[in-house]
Amino acid sequence: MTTPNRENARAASQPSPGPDATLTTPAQDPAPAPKEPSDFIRDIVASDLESGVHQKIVTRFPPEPNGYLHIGHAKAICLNFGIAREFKGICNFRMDDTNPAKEEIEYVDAITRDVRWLISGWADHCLGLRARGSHPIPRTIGEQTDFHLPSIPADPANPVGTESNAEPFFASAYFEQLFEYAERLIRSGNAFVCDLSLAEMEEYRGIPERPGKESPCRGRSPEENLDLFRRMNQGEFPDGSRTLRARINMASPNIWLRDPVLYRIRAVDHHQTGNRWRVYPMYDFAHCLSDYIEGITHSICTLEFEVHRPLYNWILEHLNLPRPLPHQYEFARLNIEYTVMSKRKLLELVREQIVTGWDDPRMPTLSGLRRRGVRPEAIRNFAHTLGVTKYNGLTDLSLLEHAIRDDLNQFALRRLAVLRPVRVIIDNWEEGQFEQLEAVNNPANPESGTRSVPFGRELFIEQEDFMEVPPPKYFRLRPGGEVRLKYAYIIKCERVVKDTDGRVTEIHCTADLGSRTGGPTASRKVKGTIHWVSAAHCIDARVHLYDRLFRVPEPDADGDFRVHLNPESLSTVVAKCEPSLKDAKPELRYQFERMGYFCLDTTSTAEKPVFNRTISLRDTWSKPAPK
RNA sequence: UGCCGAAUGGUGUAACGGUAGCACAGCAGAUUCUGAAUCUGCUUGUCAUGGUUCGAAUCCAUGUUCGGCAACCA
Repeated sequence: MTTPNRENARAASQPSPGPDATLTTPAQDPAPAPKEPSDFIRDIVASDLESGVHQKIVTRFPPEPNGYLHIGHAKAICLNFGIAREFKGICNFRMDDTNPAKEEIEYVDAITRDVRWLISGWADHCLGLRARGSHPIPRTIGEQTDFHLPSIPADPANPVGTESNAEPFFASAYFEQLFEYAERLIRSGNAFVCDLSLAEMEEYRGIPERPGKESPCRGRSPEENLDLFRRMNQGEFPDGSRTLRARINMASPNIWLRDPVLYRIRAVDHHQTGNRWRVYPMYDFAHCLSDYIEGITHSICTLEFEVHRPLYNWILEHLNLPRPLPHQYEFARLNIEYTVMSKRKLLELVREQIVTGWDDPRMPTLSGLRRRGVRPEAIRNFAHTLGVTKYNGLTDLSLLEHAIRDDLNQFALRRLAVLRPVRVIIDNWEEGQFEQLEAVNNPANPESGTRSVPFGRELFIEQEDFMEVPPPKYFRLRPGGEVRLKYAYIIKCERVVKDTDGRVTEIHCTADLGSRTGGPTASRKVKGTIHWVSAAHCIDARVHLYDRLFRVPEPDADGDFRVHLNPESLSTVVAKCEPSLKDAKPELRYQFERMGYFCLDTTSTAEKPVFNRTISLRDTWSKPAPK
């Protein structure tokens, strides 16, 4: 039924197909990754390769440009690009832009940015792009014209695809071919123009338990259908007045086979095709054929499309297509606790200004996670631990958090910063005398070196690191107690000064002057070590502390998800930071010791630094009185 | 109550007729100039009932529960 060899001949004649283009079975990786994932989809791909059903795997990631990509999309990206990577194939990046009423060019750009960011340094070489402005190449096979648009070879000079000669695929680039395929369906009596209104259509469709009713237009001749369809596209009929429908089976138990709509009239311009079209194809019609045109072998989507698969196949099978047909496989979408994962709801959060934008660091969007300081590696590792199944569950937030911490811990530069400062005065330290102390940048990675931090008589420490009446097993500073200042001295609290409200304003201490690293009493055991900054040297920085956006694990389980918003999802403090932080770089990550991982926010300036807390450190010390 | 699909510890998953394992979370301990990281140990699971088999998470039957499908959205 399929003719894969035709594909071979064509591909082999392409100019410089790149090093991977030897169309034999994929070469064994000389250094196989420690543990490549395995799942039911990869098993199918592997067996298709082994049996020779396919010589080269082509997957695709086809977002609709009607919103920003989120962590759920990341799962799909990692799956599709991961398969391409592991099996030496290609993953086409395609805009599924068949509904101009909901789609915008802003989203096209944002999605492109996010995909490139996520796969950068990992699957750039598998990114399938089209030659800029290219359209399917018509070719006569047998008695009819076939349409095919292969991806262009990756540019080694610019592995992410050169701006000048490559761009994403667009379903809208196939509108011409899709229209012709629709006409073929009409000519073969498999599609008809229907005059039913929206309400009538709903009534005729019936309910799942009962068969539907056939449209009175179902018997129109191909000639009349063809004429009407063309006039639909010429703007002769108002929006929504007619549709093109597949002629399948109104009694099917599968709703999607009850003469589904293939085309609808929309008198709106499209962000890619302008005013060229007045009819636009529906998802089911456009998607399978876009896959076919691009030569997709494995079309992987989420579970809710499972019931569409018979339609996907029906359309392809009724067009008598000469090349191998793509096949659809479904996996479970990602759900994570304490957030929402639908573009509609995320759009509401943006539109209603509940968040500052799609890239608000509290959003589960890729741009939000990126702005928050999460690296693509962490997201990929997270996706890897998720695996791929057909089970629809709710993933623990801690799985994501662990991936983020695990990634950041390896190379984040350690710094001292006090988020909620209280003043400490070392009474036995001379005023105006300062000292430079050496501090390591990353204990896990000696190559990251050291920097020096200034020490003086007046310091700031964290308010929560001092308690007048501490609970049991509190090993920070207390009246009469000792604590080590990280990289510096052991200090003892002698007395506190309070304001009229009883709040501690100054903690007077004495330092054990021999307890500095290398000093005679340096090895004295003190239970706690806390961070600090020199009051005379520290710089102020605005710091955004983020918490989960919702208070409940499933905010959209029922009713309005807005009632579950966490009013404390963002708090801002002015932190006292060690002076080296004035040279913080946006591409670097920092660990403010004992406080968490931080990065520069996009709004940060040299004069007014702004940090985002990506995530706090794991905290196994259960506080007696949680804030 | 039509059709499609799924059920393995709290969570995400592995085991493909042959010892139910891994990661996260949790708990305990070691270590620690980060209550982090690291290291050690531990708790917790095959939806149910039958059947096939020397042997079942896996195969079969019945049932239960959960998810999806009735846009001119994707």
